[in-house]
Amino acid sequence: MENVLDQLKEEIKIAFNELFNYECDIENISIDVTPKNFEGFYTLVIFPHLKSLKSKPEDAGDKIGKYLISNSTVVSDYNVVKGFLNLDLSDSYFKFLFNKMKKSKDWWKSQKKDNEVMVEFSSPNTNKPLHLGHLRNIFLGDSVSKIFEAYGYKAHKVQIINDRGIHICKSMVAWKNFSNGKTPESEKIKGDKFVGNYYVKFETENQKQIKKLIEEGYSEDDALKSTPLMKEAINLLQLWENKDGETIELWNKMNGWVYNGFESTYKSININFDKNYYESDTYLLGKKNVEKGLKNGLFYQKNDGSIWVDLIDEGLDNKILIRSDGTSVYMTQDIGTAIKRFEDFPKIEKQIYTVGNEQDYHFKVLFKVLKKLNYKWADECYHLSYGMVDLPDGKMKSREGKVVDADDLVNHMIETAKTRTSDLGKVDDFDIENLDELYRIIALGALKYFLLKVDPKKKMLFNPDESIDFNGNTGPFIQYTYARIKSILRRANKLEISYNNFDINKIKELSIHHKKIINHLNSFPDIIKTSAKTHSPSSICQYVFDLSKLFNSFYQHEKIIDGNNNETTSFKIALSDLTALTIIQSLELLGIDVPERM
RNA sequence: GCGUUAGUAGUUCAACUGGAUAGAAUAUCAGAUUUCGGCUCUGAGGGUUGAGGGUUCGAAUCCUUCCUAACGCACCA
Repeated sequence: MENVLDQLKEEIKIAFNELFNYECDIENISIDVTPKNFEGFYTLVIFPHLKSLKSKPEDAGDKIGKYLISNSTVVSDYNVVKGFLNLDLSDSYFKFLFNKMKKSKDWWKSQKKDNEVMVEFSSPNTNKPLHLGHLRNIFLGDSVSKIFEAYGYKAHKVQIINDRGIHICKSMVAWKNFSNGKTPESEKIKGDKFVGNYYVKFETENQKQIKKLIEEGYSEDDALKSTPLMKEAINLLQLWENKDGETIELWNKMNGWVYNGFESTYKSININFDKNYYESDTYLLGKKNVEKGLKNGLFYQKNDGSIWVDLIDEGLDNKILIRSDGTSVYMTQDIGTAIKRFEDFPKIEKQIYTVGNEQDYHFKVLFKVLKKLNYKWADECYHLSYGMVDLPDGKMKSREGKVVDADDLVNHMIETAKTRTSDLGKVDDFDIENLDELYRIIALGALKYFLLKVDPKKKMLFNPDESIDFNGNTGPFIQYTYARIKSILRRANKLEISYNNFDINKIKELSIHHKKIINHLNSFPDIIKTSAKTHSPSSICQYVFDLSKLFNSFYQHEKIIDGNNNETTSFKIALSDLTALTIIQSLELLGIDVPERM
């Protein structure tokens, strides 16, 4: 009974043979999960075997169904629709599953594997505060690493911080020119917002200077490079690369402000990393490898000194790896970072990059280059590419300032949770501290679920009105189902109804609700597996939502604490308990907490 | 121009990777329960899966030609 699918296939193989004298390989027998709108749990598709069966699909299905009822240990009933044989399974099978799940707390976890994975996510620029797009990225990466943990891997959560380059120099120039020594402390704003403001300041002031130059007769291209501000920024980058003391000091100070700001955002959404990588630490290693590759004839050098890779044979393009002035590009540091990570963690089997789909091409190139450099793990690098988050009134454009700020959004969600919850008046006896925690749990549950339920690779629409909806396919709906079960369990305990030790075999008949819930619970490990293989938390969302709906339907149709206090009562309570545990575990994979009451 | 990805109820998303009558949620309408928590449950309407052609027992899914959209094609990151 441990694996019904295999068992059913074996039994069907025998049925084919005995009824139709048809030898069929077990691999050719396909059994699917029966769709919701049909009766049964598993379905045999008969069409592929028609030629060998030499009879109409309906007749064959009928014969096999009859045969299975009398010969199978798990099939209790069947129905045939066209060429599909739907099988109902026996109570004893579901009782067996129930006992198995009840016995071990970790029944749903995969066996520990010796290998590890690394998941990179978030990876912000140090000149911009986090926004809605980052949130999708962060929740995805965080969830995927948790899913891999449940699947048996050790997962390292890391981020790469783009702490170097012309962008941060622009912020530094603006601060030097326009701040009069102001600091986040003196202005009482978050460090990332503070620095971000100077980046914007640079852009607006620089635009004015460009305009002025064009009026003085510069061409547009020349004007872009010739403004006093831009010249100062370029100069600062050179000073930085030459490790000029004063420049490095300012750079450290401003990055420090930004990191403090990020840290407080991460804290507010319950996110942490095992290790940070900094571009400034890895770009030199990248350069070294590119030069090594050049020496080995893997890359080529143009007359101006720039170094390129030719990927035309692989269906890609020529791509620059090092500029003619010897400075590195984005690709260079990514090469260095990848190598460094496999040095730091020799046991990682694969590396997952959570980065938006506008960089699909970049990662194709990166993996090919690593492969050329003869790193065999290059094949195990995976770009977890996700679609943009669109807003109802058009796209987010950070340059136009049309962004949804992460901190603002979280606060807005918390406010909404507060209004909704206090309207219901069920938690009036909570003290302030618990209330604040409750609002936070609900708000983050709504937000994370909303962003995770869509298949990562697809773009998604963020509708603020719908994201704060707490009905239907939402995080709070699932949290509510959990809280409601806990309420039942509290009552059971108060009434001293024991539900840990009872003999399930004394129950005469399981209802369809019981069977469906047990069957659904049992599929949890499979869902985790596909979720890990497809790098997609959305299947976990679908799973836990369906579980909640199944439970609510059960709850509505059957009274759980029914006054009988017999084996069936205990079983129904225990089934509720098991459902609650599975809801917790599923939501944990999504990074979502649950409240005991709400 | 070239390349990549996508296009599914009014709207937001599914569809176990080629299986049935394409499912949920939401909105709308009709009902149930007001007893363990009404953020619950049951039902109805709503679709030529962007369009055409092909492959086969069978296509939203694979191939092909169009149409539309996003992204990419920098000595930017």
